[in-house]
Amino acid sequence: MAPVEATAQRIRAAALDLFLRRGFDAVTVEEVAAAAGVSHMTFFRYFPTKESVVLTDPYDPMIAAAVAAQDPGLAPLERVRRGFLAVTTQMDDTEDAEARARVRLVAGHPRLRAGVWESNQATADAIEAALVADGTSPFDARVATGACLGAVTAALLDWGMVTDDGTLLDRVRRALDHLALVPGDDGPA
Amino acid sequence: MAPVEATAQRIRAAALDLFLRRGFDAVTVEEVAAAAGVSHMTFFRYFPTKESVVLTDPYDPMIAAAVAAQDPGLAPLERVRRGFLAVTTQMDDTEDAEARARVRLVAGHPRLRAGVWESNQATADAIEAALVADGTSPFDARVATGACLGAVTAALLDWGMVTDDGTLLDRVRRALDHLALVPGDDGPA
DNA sequence: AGCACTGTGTTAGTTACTAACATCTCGTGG
DNA sequence: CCACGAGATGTTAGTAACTAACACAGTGCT
Repeated sequence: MAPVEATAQRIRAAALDLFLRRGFDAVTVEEVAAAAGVSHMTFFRYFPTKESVVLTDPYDPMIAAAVAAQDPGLAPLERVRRGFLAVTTQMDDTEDAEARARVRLVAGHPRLRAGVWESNQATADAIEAALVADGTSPFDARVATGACLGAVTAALLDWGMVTDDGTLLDRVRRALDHLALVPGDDGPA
Repeated sequence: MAPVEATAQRIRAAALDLFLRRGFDAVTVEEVAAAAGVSHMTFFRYFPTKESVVLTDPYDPMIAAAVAAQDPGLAPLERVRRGFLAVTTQMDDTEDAEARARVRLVAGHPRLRAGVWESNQATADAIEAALVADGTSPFDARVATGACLGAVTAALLDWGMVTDDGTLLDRVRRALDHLALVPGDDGPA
């Protein structure tokens, strides 16, 4: 692992640990930095904001690509829906406890919840661009994207708030099924 | 007008004016307070955060009530959709330039955009409660709400980013139409 | 060895936001 | 007419997130 990755990982681990034990607001950036053995300036070099330590997911480009790969003849909403589904299906099943802990942290904090949407923006923009490139109007693209992202994000946050043991992937699939014109039809196998 | 309302209104007007002219980040709370003829403490007594001056809409309770009033026999997504539609239809047509200016301000600023979702949370919670009260599972309620709110919010933000002259209400209707099982069917007239 | 580059620390800000307490205004009862 | 109490506002002093400027150390290349 490159040294820069290692440092980022150390900071992230220290931050999550402290946030989970004492709450997001009760922990200062200074403390996180100290726990990771760096100064607060180093913290901000790796993460632009305190929130961003928690709000980081690497799925944005994958989803946009998957949407672009769907049949352009489908309705925009259906294309986006199947794009999400495609990515979800090929996720590795290591739905580790850490992911859930992170989601739980986010779900329980209004400002972090809002931050999810801020970080979703990049994903949304990419998906919209993919749709528009195939002739969908910007408006329709944004609405279809907003609906799917809204449904999936709601499902994720719900996953972080309840105590049952359903898997993340199952929840996303169930969420997207609500948006299908023909429920249960996920396109060609 | 009660004096407290008058002060809040003065602060809001001063803030919007400054934000629109110089950008949200380039204006300090202190400046807004000065422009409104109060101290920064008074500002924070009326608005909990700098963002909240911009992000205030009074439609939350109306929407939840409208959702609750829809036929419980319908699918959750359809109930939420028609609830939104009902409120939208009875909005007064004074889609003043100020509303659009505000939306434009929000649409152009990542943190404000995120703040929209934070303020949407109250609406979402109320809608979900209305659905759950009629027997919908919490998960389905959250997903349906997230999808509709996602679509409508996307439509609003889009309205704030383009330059054409469509009305706000028309946009919301078009957005919700994307989520209809039978496009164009908005339920009983 | 000398040099650049990269990662990091130090310091000193700015700004959003909070708490504690002082003051002011205004309507009411004496 | 004056005292009083309550609500609205101001002052002051603080905390914490974030930024800019610059100094310093280790590592690789020549």
